[in-house]
Amino acid sequence: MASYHFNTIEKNWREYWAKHETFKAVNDTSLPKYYVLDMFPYPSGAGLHVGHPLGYIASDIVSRYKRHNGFNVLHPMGYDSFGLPAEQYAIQTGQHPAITTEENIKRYREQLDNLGFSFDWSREVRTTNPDYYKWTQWIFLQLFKSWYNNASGKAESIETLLKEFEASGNAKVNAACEETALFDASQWKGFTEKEKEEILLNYRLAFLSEAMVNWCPELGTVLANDEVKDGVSERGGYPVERKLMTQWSLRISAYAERLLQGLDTIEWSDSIKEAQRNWIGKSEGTSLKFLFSSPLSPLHVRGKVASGVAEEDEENDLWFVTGDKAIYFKLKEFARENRRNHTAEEDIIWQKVRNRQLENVKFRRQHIIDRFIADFVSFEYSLIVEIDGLIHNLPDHIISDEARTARLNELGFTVVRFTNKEVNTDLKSVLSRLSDIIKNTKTASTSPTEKGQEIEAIEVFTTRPDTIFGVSFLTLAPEHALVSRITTPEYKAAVDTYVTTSKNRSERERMADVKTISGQFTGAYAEHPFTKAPIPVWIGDYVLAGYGTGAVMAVPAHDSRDYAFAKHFNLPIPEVVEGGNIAIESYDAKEGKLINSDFLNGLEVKAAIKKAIAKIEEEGLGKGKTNYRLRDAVFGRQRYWGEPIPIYYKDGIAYPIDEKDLPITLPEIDKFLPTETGEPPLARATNWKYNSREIEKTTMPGWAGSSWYYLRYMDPHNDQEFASKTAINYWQNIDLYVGGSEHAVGHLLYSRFWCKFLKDIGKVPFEEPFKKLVNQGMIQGMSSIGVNVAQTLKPYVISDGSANNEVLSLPNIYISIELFKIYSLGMNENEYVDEYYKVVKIIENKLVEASKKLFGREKISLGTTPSNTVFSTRHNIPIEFVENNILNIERITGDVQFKDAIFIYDQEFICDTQVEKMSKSKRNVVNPDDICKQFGADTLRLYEMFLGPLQDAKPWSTQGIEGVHRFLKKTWRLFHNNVDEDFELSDEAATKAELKTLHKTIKKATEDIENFSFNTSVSAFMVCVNELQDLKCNKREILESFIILLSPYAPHICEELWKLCGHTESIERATWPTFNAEYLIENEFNYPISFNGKVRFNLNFALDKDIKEVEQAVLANEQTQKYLEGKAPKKVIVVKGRIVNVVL
RNA sequence: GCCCGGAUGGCGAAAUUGGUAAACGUUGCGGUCUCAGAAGCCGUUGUAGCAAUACUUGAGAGUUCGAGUCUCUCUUCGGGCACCA
Repeated sequence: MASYHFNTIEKNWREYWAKHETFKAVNDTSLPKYYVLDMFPYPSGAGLHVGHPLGYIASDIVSRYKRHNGFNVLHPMGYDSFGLPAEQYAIQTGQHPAITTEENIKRYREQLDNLGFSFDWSREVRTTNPDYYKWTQWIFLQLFKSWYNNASGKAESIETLLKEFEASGNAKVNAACEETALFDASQWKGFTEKEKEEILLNYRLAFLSEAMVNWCPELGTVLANDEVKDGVSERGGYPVERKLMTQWSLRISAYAERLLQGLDTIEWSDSIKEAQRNWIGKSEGTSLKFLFSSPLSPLHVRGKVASGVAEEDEENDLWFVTGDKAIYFKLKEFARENRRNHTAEEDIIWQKVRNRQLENVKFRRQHIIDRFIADFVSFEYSLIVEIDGLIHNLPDHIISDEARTARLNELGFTVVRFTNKEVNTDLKSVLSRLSDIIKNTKTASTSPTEKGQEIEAIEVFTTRPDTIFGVSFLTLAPEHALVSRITTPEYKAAVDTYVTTSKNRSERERMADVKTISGQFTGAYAEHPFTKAPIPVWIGDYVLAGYGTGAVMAVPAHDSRDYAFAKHFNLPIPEVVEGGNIAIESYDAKEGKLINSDFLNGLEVKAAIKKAIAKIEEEGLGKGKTNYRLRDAVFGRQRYWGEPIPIYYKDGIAYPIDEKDLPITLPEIDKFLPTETGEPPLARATNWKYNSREIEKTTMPGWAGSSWYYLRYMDPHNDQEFASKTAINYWQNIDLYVGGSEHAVGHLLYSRFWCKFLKDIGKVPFEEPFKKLVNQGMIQGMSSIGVNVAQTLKPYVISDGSANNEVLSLPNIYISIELFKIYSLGMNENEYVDEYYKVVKIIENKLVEASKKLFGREKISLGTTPSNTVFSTRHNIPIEFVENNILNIERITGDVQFKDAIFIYDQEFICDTQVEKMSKSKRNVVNPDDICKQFGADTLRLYEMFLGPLQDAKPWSTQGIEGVHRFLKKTWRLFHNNVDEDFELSDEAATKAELKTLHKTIKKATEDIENFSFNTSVSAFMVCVNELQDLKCNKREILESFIILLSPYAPHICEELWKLCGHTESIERATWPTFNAEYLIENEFNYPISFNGKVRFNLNFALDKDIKEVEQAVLANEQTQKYLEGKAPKKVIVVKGRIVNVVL
């Protein structure tokens, strides 16, 4: 064996490991366990690029390190193989996603194998495997069969809920659920099966509900919130709109508090924890009711009226609450006015009905009912008579008349309308029709009308109850249920228009113009809970229907959004907290003293919040409350390539498929598209064995399978359970999880949710799946950019020079970056003019040359100099044609895509560079296979670790890879003699210096792995080898230990050297060397001597020398004297083994 | 707008957690070996200066005997959240 032949060595060892199952983890063992997991990849068609292995290498190093330290290590790998790309590909090509997936997996496996990872492949998991997704479906069924009991703080079987309902209804149940009407036990028993199931759906953790969802028309499916970024789908970037649909969802919101609390117990990066906290979005505040001055309904109240304005009907001993206080007096004025300025037709009728002339019925004229002024009204008969003039035929009047009639009907009135014309021409029939109606109407009962729910208050949620005296209006979400009922007739048209427009605005539009302020007054007023002042009620789309109560109390002085709204609509901005300048902007900070705030005056914000909540609770106006931003996760996808949801329907009721019938496997279908009627692709299945029942046609989202895969690795072939209790109890949760931060709120949150649920139902013993999480940074690509100036040069080659003046169409014209700079600068700046013309000459020559080649014309006429504007587009040039920014023209023009392109350059074609995400479309992908071929997997592994801290993003560059390769060659040479390159070690005892070098490295390597500081341990290895080389060390004692340290990073070369050392077993079985501090003990130290903190020179002293003696020796030194300039030092600080500082 | 994380030679980066800034690697330059090249090997490479020496961690201030490291203000670059009341 001569020099280091990495290709052969690596191939041999990979075969050895596979044959001997070196990395197989065993389940039943007395050894301590260590579970290292990588986020399993989605096998895309593009294959792995050099960025992917970064995390795998790190986790592999840790796995190997732990094995050396006596742990039974579980380090598995698998594939997250359901997903959109394979299905999109299937739609385009007709290729079955299963086939595409299989091919991609094969390629992934080859690439992974090339890197020498110590995965236990006997435990491979694929989410698309029916043996696997059987259990994904099983977990879904458990969610369906469970509800979340807030009282016990965990999920429970739906059976416990049924028992409770049967015993005492739902009044005492404290569940995470949809709002459900109260019922008692007897009512429950009286419900039909369908009614019962519908109620249960409100409680189930997997439930069907009608909800606003993110609908992506391009992908033909709904998406979860975390799959939508900036209003477009995360996969593909297609627009997403809001749509009301009936959908399967998972009640993750039930776990909001536990998901939040759990974050404090796990070792994750601050940024990911913060992202999750943000996503969960806990906020503590209070609910608060804004009462309406008078209940809008019931209208008729017998006896005394608690609030509002009432008029007495003496004769019948009735009190009539006839209007809202806020507008009552205004209306009363109008009414008086109307009576004075009555129309002729109104007067004709009045003269016929006054004083009980007609059927002995008492009519009132121009009377206020609710928010309207009725022409004539009889309370006894709940009858309203309206005489409509011509104006009522105008379109907007028709609308408001309808609304008015509807509202009055709702209040129990019969509304009769006559036109002026009818009154004038046929009074007789008008009066007789009126008589008939009266005869056919029963006298109004004196009990309150049943119709319409009582609107007493608008409830808001606020985190700033201290600013209650700064409220100047309320804003409701346009979708708020009360909007239509509180809107006054005169605002109805405007409110309707506003509601419709905001509904039609897509999510994206709403996001795109956050700045635009819009809203509409409803005409309604609520009452301030303390001052009783009327507060106008607005609607505005800055208020979200889905959060809190969908209504806010607007405090413009102390909330920037309310401020903007108030400014825009010119609403008052009362200041209640000192400290800001509300003339310029709102003062949102939770600091300062309360002013203009009655009982809160003078308090600090924090104290004021407490006091305000206390007062609100005391008066029964509201309650301290916690809100979460986290929404339930939409779970159904209208797609083919996912796990079928194990549900069937009978009479419109969803039932779970029997667990023993799982898995529900995917059917074969003809096309991977929705049906003509818009049903999901599964509806195309003609001979699916489940077709006998009406089975659910949507499938699960991509994150379903990945939410629990880590459990399956523990016991991957179990067909009785998703994993045996023994296996789960042994492996427990993951000790180290490595993956990208892009899954911060998706996968990582869902997995935690499922884990907590599985714990609740007694299937796993732990609350958190991933104890420690390390996010590897992205390895970015270095793109080579060519400047395409075809547009600019168009005027140059304008014709072919022939008589016909045929215009030639130009191919892509790329120009070298430096020529481009001169060219574009020179056009506008005189100092570059000479160079500019040189470049123009080069361009002309190139173009002529290219024309000859492309068009076969000897002569072409060149147009005039291009205009001052440089049109250029930047194109990514495939990096395989570029080396050190220099484009290989010969090779690129040999490529079919570029064969006609014109390249303009002087000596060499220099590309511009840009760091961006590595991707196929950017043509900047570096394939690890190529690096392996050139330098070997060990070099690649070591180099990726050496690039920088694991967590940091860094651009890929091959600069430096040779240094790492050189290091491995040096290591190899340590074991071989210089003369004939034969393996040769000495069995002599190691010297002190050699031992010091080794143990320094043991210490560093051990600490660095524990701290995930892989880059620094690589440099420690380099230092070690450099030192050993200087010491000409070839001692077995030293070198054998060293290669154990190195082996997690560069396993192949170390295995080979280990074997050459005479070992018959894999180095993987060797014990990690023990660090012995004795070898590092020094007896003297070269003290840096500093003056006022600046180091000037060094002095050597024994380490056991007394501090005082050191001080004296330093002061006695002649160099010290120079810096002292004859003065006495103020102070001398001696830190043993560190530094001496003389203060002047 | 809010929240996190950065900023150190030509480049990737390191710094025992407050104690000699720039380890390790790369690049460049010089040398050696060689018919020549590759591969090795040796020297050198923060800035200014012939030098002794002085200065230097985005900017400014502060704490300290001593600050890349702690505190405050600002500049700037990443990342996350984004009408969440």
